[in-house]
Amino acid sequence: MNPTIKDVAKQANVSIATVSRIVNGLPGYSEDTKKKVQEAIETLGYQPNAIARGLINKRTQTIGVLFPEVSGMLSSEVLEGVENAAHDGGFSVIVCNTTSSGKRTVKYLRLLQEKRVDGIIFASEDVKEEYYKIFQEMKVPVVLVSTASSNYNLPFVRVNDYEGAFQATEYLINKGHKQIGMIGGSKQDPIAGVPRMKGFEEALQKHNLAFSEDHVTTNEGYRFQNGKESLPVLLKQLPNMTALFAASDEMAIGAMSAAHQLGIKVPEELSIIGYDNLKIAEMCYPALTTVSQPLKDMGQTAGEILVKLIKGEEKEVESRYMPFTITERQSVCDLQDK
Amino acid sequence: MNPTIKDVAKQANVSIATVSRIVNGLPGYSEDTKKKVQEAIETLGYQPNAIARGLINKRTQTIGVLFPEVSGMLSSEVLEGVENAAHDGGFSVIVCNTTSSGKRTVKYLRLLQEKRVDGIIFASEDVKEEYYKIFQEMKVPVVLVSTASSNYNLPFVRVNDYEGAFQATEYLINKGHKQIGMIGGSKQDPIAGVPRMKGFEEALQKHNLAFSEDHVTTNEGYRFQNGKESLPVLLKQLPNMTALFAASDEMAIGAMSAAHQLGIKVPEELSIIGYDNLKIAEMCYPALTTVSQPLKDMGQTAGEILVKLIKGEEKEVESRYMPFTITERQSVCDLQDK
DNA sequence: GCGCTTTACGTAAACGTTTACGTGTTCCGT
DNA sequence: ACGGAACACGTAAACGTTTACGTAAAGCGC
Repeated sequence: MNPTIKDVAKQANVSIATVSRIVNGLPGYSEDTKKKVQEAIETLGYQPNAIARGLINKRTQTIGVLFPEVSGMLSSEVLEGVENAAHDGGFSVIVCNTTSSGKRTVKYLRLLQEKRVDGIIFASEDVKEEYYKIFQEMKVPVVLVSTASSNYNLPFVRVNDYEGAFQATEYLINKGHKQIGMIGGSKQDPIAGVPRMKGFEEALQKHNLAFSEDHVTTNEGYRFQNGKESLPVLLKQLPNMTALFAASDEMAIGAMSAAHQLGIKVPEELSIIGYDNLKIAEMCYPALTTVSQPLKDMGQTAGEILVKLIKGEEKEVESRYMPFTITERQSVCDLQDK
Repeated sequence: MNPTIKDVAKQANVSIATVSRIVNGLPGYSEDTKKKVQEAIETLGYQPNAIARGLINKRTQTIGVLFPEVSGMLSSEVLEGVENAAHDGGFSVIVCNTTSSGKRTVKYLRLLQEKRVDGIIFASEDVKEEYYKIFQEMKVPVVLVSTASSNYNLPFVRVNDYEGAFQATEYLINKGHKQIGMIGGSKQDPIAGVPRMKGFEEALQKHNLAFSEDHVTTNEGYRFQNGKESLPVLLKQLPNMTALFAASDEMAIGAMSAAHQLGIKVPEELSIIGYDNLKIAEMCYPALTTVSQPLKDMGQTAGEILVKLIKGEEKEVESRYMPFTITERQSVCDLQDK
């Protein structure tokens, strides 16, 4: 097998304790022996065994991240940020793909518990009591990213969805639009669903524009297909709509695709603003104007907070609202220009 | 801390060996004691410590995956497949984001070595000697996904790029196109670059169509921007081009975006076929006809092979060419119809 | 030169498992 | 009734580290 610290000790004629001290940069040895030991390490190609270390230190230098659909473009951008921060902090990341069914989440949490991860990043799914219990059992820090928890006091990193939706809507209003629809998520979704709809509604009200149930469609998910199917129904509900706000980029692009098929010109006849700023937002045609979430930054920040929490540098639960911006591209037109 | 096997043993009035046997389903205990022990486990909420297990078993039940840009849409789909297969086989996956610089790759490999992962999935980057040496040191199985290695005999899972490019080109030819261009990758890239260009060239030659240097542009990367910038130069080189083959979906969509801006209608004036079948391929407008790689399947298959290799069920190096298909959408028009 | 601190190590326990081996009891065949 | 196999456990070593503690030598002030 791989050489152990014992082999190095023998090779260098010292005790394993000395080798350990040298490897870990602790005081207690002469320059001479340091050189001897380093040579031994070199010739043997010794690599410390992180497993044995973890056993005694009770630290695995590993964190777990739980994402629904790892392959989603949103998750994967966040993941990249997390991975960055983790490795900078000396941690590896184990990814778990939770899909949406809760059963798998519990299974994964148990697994992470057995593997003794030092912390957890939890994304997008609502924190159920069952999960929270396990978090407590595990006694490791948890940080939520692009989610929040209504019931439990866990640190989160996300943008203010209400504000984002509000400003997106106001953006359309400022462009002169008066008949504005929304392709929304689920009313059962307390994180991405409700706040965005509320932001939309209140922006309309603030500007004294009509609002009714007919101004929004709700959807199970936030995918392309949802948006594509929503456009026709929204058009039926709101025939003279000139602009719409979609609660996700995927839905926005789905709506755009449907518009193309219906022969509706974007943005000339219908303006569309999305939410997220995924990479596809700038790839579609016309490029999508959207509420830009700093996804990678959010992942990075969440990772950094988690690392701090693990290292005990930060005691307080520190949540963070990340700034969003509206990225202007070509999918919204200014009615005043006409 | 968490209860240990010792606590369970004490609680149930048996030895730790007995507990271990029961937990692991080994023979050597009565039904009575089994019940006692299980109750003790239940009341204490005992979870075996995978770290201690790993130390003695020399098995961590963990694999490492090395991807360039985790957030790339290609990588993330593959990742999902790998993750699936790994968890089904009882393994966790540690993700490492290698970017493209090699230095980071070595650092990650060392890390995975210290963490004693049981196997490695390596993607997209060419296998340098330096990496191969570490693989050997580690003595763990490695499988390549959507890469191959010219110099070393490592199992891989990928599609036949030459064939894919050949058929994509033939597809355009069969639609009546005679002036066909290609937006290619790098000539230095032996995996995705050269074979796809060669496939393109030989398809033209087989059908007695003109081919010259001017029929293709080369690019550093395979991104949207590369494609977008390539279209104008390709048009200059090949003014009466009616169709083009892009070596990646991102480039194809970049080209499509450039075409829109130049007022060139897709597919009426310019047909475009891509390569990969990313999720965006069906989201853009017009939806992209493309060579469809079964990305998730490839990840899944790679994961399954790795697991088999780790479990020792498979001794032989088993590589796999995955089937590709051409997914027809709306970005290519049939000249004969006109 | 005596006692003191400091330095440079070595010894051994501990982390939480698995497992080879040992031991006492039961049970069966003859 | 006796030898031995089968069973149900327990004991202890091992995995590769870290670290508290011990100790011998060196250095230093007086």
